[in-house]
Amino acid sequence: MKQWPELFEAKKVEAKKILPPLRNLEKWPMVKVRFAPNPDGPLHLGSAESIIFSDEYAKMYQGHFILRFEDTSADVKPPILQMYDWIQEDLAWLGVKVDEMYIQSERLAIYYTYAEKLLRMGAGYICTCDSDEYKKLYMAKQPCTCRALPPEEHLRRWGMMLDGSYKRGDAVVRVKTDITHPNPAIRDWPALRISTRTHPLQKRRHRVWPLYNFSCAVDDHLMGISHVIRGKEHEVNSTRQKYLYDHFGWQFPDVINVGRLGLEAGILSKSKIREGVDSGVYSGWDDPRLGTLRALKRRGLQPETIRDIMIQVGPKPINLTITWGNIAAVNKKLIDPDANRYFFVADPIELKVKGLKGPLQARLPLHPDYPEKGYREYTIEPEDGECVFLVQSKDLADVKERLIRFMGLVNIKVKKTGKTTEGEFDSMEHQVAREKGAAFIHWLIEGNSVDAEVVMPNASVTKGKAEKLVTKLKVDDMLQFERFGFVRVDSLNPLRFYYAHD
RNA sequence: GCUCCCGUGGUGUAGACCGGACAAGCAUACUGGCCUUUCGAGUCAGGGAUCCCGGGUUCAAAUCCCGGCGGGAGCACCA
Repeated sequence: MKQWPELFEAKKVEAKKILPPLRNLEKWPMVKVRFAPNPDGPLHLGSAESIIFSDEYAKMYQGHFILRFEDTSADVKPPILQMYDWIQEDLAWLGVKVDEMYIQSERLAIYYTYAEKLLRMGAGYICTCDSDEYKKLYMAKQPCTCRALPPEEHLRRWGMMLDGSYKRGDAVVRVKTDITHPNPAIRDWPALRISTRTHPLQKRRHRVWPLYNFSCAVDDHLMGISHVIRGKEHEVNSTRQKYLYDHFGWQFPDVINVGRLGLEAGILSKSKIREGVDSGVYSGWDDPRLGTLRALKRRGLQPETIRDIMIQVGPKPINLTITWGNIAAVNKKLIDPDANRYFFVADPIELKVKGLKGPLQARLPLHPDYPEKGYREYTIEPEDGECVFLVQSKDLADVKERLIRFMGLVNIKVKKTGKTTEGEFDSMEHQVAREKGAAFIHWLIEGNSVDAEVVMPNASVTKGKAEKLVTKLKVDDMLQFERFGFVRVDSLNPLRFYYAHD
């Protein structure tokens, strides 16, 4: 190693991955990216993908990250008031710097202006056909009769949409595209429609609402978005929006499609989560079974872990499934140096040990890799050579006559198991235990332990006893319960932890 | 049905656009050694892949072409 320091270095550095550079930078005054969620649920791991890429690029080019709430469909995806705040909290937790923020439902006047312009130009029209009838026509590549009507007529109809003459479903603004386009979804797509459901922010102030492709395209242009990073499922939307850009003569942003990110059998579907939360199947949006950022945070996942994983994956147009194992591995590396070690005895049983001599000293490092962090020290004073210990019932399940070692303390032979469990002093040295292949188990005594519970990934609760010392920790601290797993302090009173991973 | 994407060890993937040092990289899982105290951590080592199938191009194919099979996504008056 001394002779070849450079080899050693090379291995250490391990190539920190960075994102590929953006294209077409010269076409834009500055890099502007946006994240545009519907506030109908909190952020989840799937949303994190485009968020992290956008944020990384904004920082890389000293650009702007724009947060834009797309809350224009109260009928189908009703926004939840609380989510406007939660999403901002989630972004802050991820370490994202938001430079500009907009709420689409506050911008209807802008969309109206462009809708009128579109109609006046003859690039759009108001269709009053029955939607089923219309579908038959466009599937057959046939225009409907509304399409050929003069702009004056459409402006008249526009007024009727706004003043309430048309009812919901009676009329819709369409953008002229190519009625013979091979993909039916592209043909004269709808841009604005009538919606009368009360909006949580706007109440009943508006009755004509833009659809996604219209408001998104107008806003991307107005806000000067240079690069759009979005899920592959939006591919056809890019094609649709290009028609609108062409009508108005706007420059279309660079689109980077990223594949859908799945979490191993994890729950990332917003509608499913919402259903489960509403029905009480889940304890809330941060139920440990969910893939929401809030749930991951509660389980002790570090925001840096999410960022690292996304950068490793890179902005690629392929769908991929992240496994929990992978997430846990990255997180573990991150938290391990700071996670002190403690004992937690799950499902404890009493083990009476006989034949103990004198006071016993236990000196357990808070972190075996960093002795300078200090020790947990305990003195055990047997009465008449006897002392009762608390151990995990699971650890004694298959030991019968075998030797076990109480970590950092003593080796004992288990004599009786079952209703009353007893053991006998065997030896002191851990080498003896190692040689004889004894199980090393952790232990507690009544005097130095407190009741604690750990919420597991499947939302079940493991009850047990923990070292009293853990009551000195703070909420959000990460620690390792030896031979149990890494956990996060969720609450001190009652004493509760969330299980992160092994 | 139409459009698009993907098919590499148990699992998740890299490499494929620009064929050749790729008898295939990484992570995880697994197995074993080590660890003056975690056999659920850490550390080191190891086993494990005819690169979905068939054909073609080529001196040379995981990589290019054709066909097949398998999986996924999109196709709303949702975002």
